Amino acid sequence: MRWTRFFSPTLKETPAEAEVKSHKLMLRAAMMRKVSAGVYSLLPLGLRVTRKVERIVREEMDRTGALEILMPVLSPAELWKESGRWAVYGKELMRVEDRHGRFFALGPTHEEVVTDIARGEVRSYRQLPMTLYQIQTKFRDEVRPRFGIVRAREFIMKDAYSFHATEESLEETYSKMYEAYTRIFKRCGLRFGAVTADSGAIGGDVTHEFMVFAETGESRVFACKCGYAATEERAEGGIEKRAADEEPLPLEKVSTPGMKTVEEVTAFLRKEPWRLLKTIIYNSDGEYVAVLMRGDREINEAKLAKVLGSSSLELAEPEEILKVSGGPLGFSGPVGLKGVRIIADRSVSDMVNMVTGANEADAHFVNVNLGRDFEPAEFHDLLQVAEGDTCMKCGEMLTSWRGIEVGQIFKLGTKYSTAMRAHFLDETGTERPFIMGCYGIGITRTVAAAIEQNSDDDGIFWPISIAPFEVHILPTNMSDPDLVATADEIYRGLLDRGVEVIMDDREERPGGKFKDADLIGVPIRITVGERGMKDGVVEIRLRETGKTTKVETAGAVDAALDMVRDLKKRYEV
RNA sequence: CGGGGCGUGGCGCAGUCCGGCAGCGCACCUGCUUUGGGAGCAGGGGGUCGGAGGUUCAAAUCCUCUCGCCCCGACCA
Repeated sequence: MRWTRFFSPTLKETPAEAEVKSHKLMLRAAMMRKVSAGVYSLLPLGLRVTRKVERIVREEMDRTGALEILMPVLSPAELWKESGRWAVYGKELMRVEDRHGRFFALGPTHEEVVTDIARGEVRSYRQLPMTLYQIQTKFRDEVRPRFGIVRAREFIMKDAYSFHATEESLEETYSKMYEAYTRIFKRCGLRFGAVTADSGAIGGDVTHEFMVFAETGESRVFACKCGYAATEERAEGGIEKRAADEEPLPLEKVSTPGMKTVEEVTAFLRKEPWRLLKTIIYNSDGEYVAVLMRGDREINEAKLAKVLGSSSLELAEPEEILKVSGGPLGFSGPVGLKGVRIIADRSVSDMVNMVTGANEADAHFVNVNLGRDFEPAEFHDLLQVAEGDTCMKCGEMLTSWRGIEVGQIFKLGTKYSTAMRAHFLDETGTERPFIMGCYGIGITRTVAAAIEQNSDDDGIFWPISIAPFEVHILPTNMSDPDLVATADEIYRGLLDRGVEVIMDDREERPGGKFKDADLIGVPIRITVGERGMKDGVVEIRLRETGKTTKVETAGAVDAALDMVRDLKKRYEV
């Protein structure tokens, strides 16, 4: 490709709207342009990279035996009503109405449609297992799109769905997908981790997220040396026990005028924050729940929502707290609290001589003890894990890192097949719902994640496996006919050998061309310049390391070809 | 949805408080010089100042409404 025949309007300055590295660079390197908030056009450079990622994904999916299909973006409301998600999915589901007043969803994911296919066409256990996948544009009406293509309203995703007769079969495919995902992200040159995660609204139970390490990532992961890794929502950890062996002292009500927060109360009473038992009142789908947590720790609302099975979980308003507990905000406590479900974090069982609110203004209890003074209905793990908590598997300290979620694999079970009556006949002739799995990869997000990891102040340095071009030829002076002829010769030589090459044949000064070359990040650059021409050499430079070698002009094609092969080997699995 | 901010040529911005010729840098076009890390000189094109309404002799600037975009939070397969 000759630059002058290409379309890559690079930007010298960063558009004001971009905040994170990948977003800035995708705009500057002319990979994409914004059409609307969270909606982007891919320009030639961006599309070339996207296609490379897609190709790797296709190869690896095909390797697992999955079959590619293409489902429509438009899916009828009826299917979504059958699964129940027309109501549950909420505003994130883009809905459209046709001229007859019929409603459709713009697919954010395709469990409904694929389950509809299976129930119509698959009758026997002999046809199972079966995995179908597609690479397609998805729509999610995100509350707040951000970070460019990382959280967009329209994006490209690979989604796969597997159907099974038995749990064992699902387990087998799940592992195959785990393997395939690992291969895919390795081949894309990403540094990543697979972590156990919360399943969220898609349903199902066991799930792993594939997270690319990135400081700008939206997700936090807690991990241990022993291999344990889980998302913030899901992570479990052990916390230091406090005062478990103290003798219980007599309950006492004390005056705490205006002291509402943990810090205020404990400082006023000269107690440690962990002595305090926080009582937080939540509104879960219209029902009030009092949640008890040690004063120095936070409640993990994702865990709480899961325990409660809530679809909507909010902190109660001050008026609601007054109604439920009899006391104002900041003075709630479990002692004497009636008519409300009380659930406690499991760490509460170790607490002795606690401080709690007295459910009246300006008063707290001290020396509150479990069993004697109150009894929660149930204990659950509701702890928001923090660095330094201990691993539940090995007891070592947990550390955390941030990441971008690029893929997720779920075991769905029979959630959709039961709701949509998608059945097959087993060996005994009994009708049973399909056992399902589902497996997604954000293709465009993977592109952005690759940039987050493979870029510096000057621009991107692509892993060659997903680079828009493999070699970038840079003639420094287009008005020097000998130099142009040499560059041309190398260009044609590489094309003949099947190398993807771009030549910057613009009448630009060298400085500008070097800047653009660094920006778009083609891994190998060949500089054909007057300096080298005198000695009959050209320079070959690796974008990532800046390592430069001079080679005889005649041997440039072969040298570059060797480097392409070497680089490619790095991303083979 | 709550809070904050911004819409002026393709991009980055000044001008808005205090109404009075729409400007700057980059990019673009033409010519000449220049050619190894974002060149110089000369000439040139391009903006109904997000939109609508209002106040005024006069509105980018003041008022009202509205649309869009960005950031923080809440939310999130």
